[in-house]
Amino acid sequence: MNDSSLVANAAGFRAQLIDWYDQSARDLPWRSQPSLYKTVVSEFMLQQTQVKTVLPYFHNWLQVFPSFEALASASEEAVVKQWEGLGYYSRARNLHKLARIISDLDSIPTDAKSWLALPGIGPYAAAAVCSIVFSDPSAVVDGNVVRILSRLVADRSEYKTTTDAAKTHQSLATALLNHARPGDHNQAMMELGATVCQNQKPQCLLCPVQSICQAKAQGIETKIPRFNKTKAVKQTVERAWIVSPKGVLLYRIPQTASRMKGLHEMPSLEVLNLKTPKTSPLIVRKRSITKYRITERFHQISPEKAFNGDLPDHFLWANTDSIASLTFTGPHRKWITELIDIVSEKQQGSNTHANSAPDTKNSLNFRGSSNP
DNA sequence: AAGACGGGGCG
DNA sequence: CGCCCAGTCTT
Repeated sequence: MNDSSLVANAAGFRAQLIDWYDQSARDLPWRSQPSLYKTVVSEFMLQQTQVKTVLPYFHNWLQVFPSFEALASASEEAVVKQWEGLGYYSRARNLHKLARIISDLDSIPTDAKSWLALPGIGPYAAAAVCSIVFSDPSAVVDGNVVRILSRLVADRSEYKTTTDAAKTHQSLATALLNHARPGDHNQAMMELGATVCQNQKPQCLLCPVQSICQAKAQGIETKIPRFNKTKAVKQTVERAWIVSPKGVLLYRIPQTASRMKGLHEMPSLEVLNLKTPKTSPLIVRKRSITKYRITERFHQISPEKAFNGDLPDHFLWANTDSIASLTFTGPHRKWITELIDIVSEKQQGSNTHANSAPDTKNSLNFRGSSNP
């Protein structure tokens, strides 16, 4: 890869970039009155998650956990609950661990190498936090920076993952770093990638370094960087909508599970040991989990079919009160609302024919019947 | 080195 | 419906 001319002109690159950033930086909440805590929280939330998605979560988080100490004092359950819907829940657990470590520390390390040892802190986050908060001269290489650097030098290599590409470009990023303002330089790189040097439709006319971009010169900017694409895997999950006078039947993912431990969802027919009904499902919904494209079909099932005797471990009946306090996987909280509406509408119709089935909404509103 | 890990937004 | 997004941890 020929990056020698870019490195030779590093001073010019830094100046163009930082001038553009001073002019164009978005007004983001973690940038106003910055602190170590706000920076760390934002960096955790922004991993694999877009700014627009993070914004409301960041705001609410600061209200509930305004400091490392407040976060350290909270239970893990409360922390995960506050993270509900953001995904990658290990981020929340690691942020919680980090808060407890930081709170106990006599002096907080200020260099990326030391931060690398902390939970949830990888090469990217260590450089980001330490450069932004402590002016540590560490260059970040995230997906944005990979895209910018790949294009600047017209790197046609095909990469397996962003991590692989990041390793390749780390030395160039380091060579370009602005040591007078490392934090702003790093944020400027990511800002440029997010708002100008975009993946699909790069806004080259707005780019402060368009004149030195080799990919642009060759007209191949949209073809770089190259990643070998992983194909999606399709799955179907059959689930049960079971309502009794005690509420709706939910499943709590065991602590022994590899992912989403302790989170709640509507039980699959598989964990209930039930066969898929011939009748059509109440609703069918789709979601994506990393490479998986999952179709979830919700079947209405009478409570007698679920269990003969006592409720086994990991199952619970939830009414509208307890549902509010539980943490759900993905969109299951939203889907419960949809199912309640659909089933209650059906019963409205059948109730006009003078037969009286138990009403779903009344069952779920039953106070005092709660989970074991 | 490869796989796993969530969810929402967008064209 | 396919692709994208301020990565890290585990195996």
